[in-house]
Amino acid sequence: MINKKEVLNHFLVVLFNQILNIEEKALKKGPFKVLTLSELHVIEAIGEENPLPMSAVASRLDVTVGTLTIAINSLVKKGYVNRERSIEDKRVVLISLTPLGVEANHHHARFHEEMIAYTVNILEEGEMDVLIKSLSKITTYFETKYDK
Amino acid sequence: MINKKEVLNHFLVVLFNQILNIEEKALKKGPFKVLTLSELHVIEAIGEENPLPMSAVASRLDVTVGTLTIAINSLVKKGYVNRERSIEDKRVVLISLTPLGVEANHHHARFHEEMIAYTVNILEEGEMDVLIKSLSKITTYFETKYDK
DNA sequence: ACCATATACTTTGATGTTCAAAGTAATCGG
DNA sequence: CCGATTACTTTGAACATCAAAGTATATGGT
Repeated sequence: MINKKEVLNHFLVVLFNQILNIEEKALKKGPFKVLTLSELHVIEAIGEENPLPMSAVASRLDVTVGTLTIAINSLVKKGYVNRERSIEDKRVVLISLTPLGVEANHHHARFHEEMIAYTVNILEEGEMDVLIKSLSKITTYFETKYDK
Repeated sequence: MINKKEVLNHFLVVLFNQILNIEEKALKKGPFKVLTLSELHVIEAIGEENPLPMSAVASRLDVTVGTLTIAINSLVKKGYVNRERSIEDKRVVLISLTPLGVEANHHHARFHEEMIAYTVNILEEGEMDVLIKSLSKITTYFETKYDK
């Protein structure tokens, strides 16, 4: 009993570190190495839908707007992000991806897909379903218990 | 098929962010809030066994020794870590936890245990085993595929 | 219409993390 | 015993992050 818990804990911790590590290394070897990992996550949060206000992106990322401002400064300079004032409300700054930003986002999405595809390959039919169900239960639990 | 992959990806990403978040918040509310999350991970890596050389701890954490030096400076000042020169080889610096450091480590371990215990509670009998097996497969795969 | 207040964002100053490269001290091999 | 290696520390630089102060715009109440 206790042992299973330790084992589960161990694998979660290891998996955690591995994912961060792999993502970092993949980024620094790929065609978008000018980006940092957190800039890539900003790009992901902006997404390819409508332009979003700073505050919306910051909230998706769970960082302060001040922190986001700095990241956006850099991403605009690098050509990955458009920044424009809203016409209806001139206080609002709308953020969207440039074509280059969209490319970077696709590239990153492809990396995630690959990682997941490998994962799916090495699991058996039923295992996949149980894994999804378990992860779903866990995330839901954490959400209600700890989030916000 | 494709949908399952997306779902799995989604839950992994969410779980990932949740864990970091929860850990951070739990730390800043607890009795060891003077510590940063990465300092806590240094403490965890030092462990409660024998004193370890800097290089051993750095390798556990996968950071450079220079980075570790800075963290240890701070942890020594805060009273969580002992730093002593080895007698056999005076180049070597041996790191160990003070009683306070051990306390912090236990506190952190308890937090992990709780998180895992909740997870176990909400899973059914067989799900737990499949989850462990799946995570084990995934981490092993990542290890051989990506880890150097 | 006006002003106080609230909102959306940027700037600033501070802390923390991390690395690579240069520096220091001790050991080891021939 | 000297040159090379090893173990660590220091330094300089980039980045991430926050809280608080600052700027510009909008809104609600009178």
